[in-house]
Amino acid sequence: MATMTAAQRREAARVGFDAYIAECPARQLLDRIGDKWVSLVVNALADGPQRYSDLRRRLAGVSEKMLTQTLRALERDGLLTRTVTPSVPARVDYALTPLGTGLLPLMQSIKAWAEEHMPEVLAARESYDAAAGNGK
Amino acid sequence: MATMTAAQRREAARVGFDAYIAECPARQLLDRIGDKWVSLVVNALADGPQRYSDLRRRLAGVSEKMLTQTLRALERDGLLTRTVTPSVPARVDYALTPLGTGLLPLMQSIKAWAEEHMPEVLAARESYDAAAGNGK
DNA sequence: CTGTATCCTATCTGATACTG
DNA sequence: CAGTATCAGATAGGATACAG
Repeated sequence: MATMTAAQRREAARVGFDAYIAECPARQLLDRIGDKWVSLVVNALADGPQRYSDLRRRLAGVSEKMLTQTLRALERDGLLTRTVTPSVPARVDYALTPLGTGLLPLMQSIKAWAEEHMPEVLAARESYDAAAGNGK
Repeated sequence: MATMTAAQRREAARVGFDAYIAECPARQLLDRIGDKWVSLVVNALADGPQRYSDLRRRLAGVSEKMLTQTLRALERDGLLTRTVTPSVPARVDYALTPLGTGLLPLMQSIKAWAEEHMPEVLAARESYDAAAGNGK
């Protein structure tokens, strides 16, 4: 048959759009830097190389699992390097690559926009919630 | 007692840091624009006001639930307006507010960085995976 | 047309315990 | 010191059916 059911057409459109989203560079980037700990790790490393335990201390709330997972993801993406010094006890240093350093100006832009406009967003949120609260 | 156990100190540090993260404007912003559909909706509305069904068509893969949820969140944050025309059938238009429009340059910066550097990231990812694959 | 309600799965996140 | 392994709870995301 040359025709598809409506459900099939919708499904086909969804799959195609999902593929488009998966390839969209901007969304790939947002997926990465939107991760809870990524921006914090990158910022911590902006001050220079840090050891695993330094990072764990600076990001006081991170679990070992999430820290390791975040560092591995960033290493995989070429944003930072992992250097093992096989002394006893072992020592591992993490440092931003040039690619990772190149991310800093963008993070700065995001931070600047946030600091300038998030208060408005928060105010809007409060007034929206207040209105909804009155309705109930 | 003046002292806390190690576990208590860690817990206190974690709670304090979580509070800091929750207040950090940059992280709040990333949480918002990192949502899967937010950037797509904002971009779609950059071309001008759109109706609910227009958006659903343009974002082919979105479920009604996620589209509504995303639109409500953006409305709550003062980034877009929702205008109901109570005709039959009902008609609802969504449009960016000035605050929402102000987000566009930032989105553009993100897109620009992504298009310039994501190929490097993807290449790093492939070579990392290839190396890991050899090891197994 | 524009949603809301329900149910279900996948993923994310974290706590805990253990290892080289 | 720097992780890995495992388990459980929370949350996001989506399919489907129904309502105003």
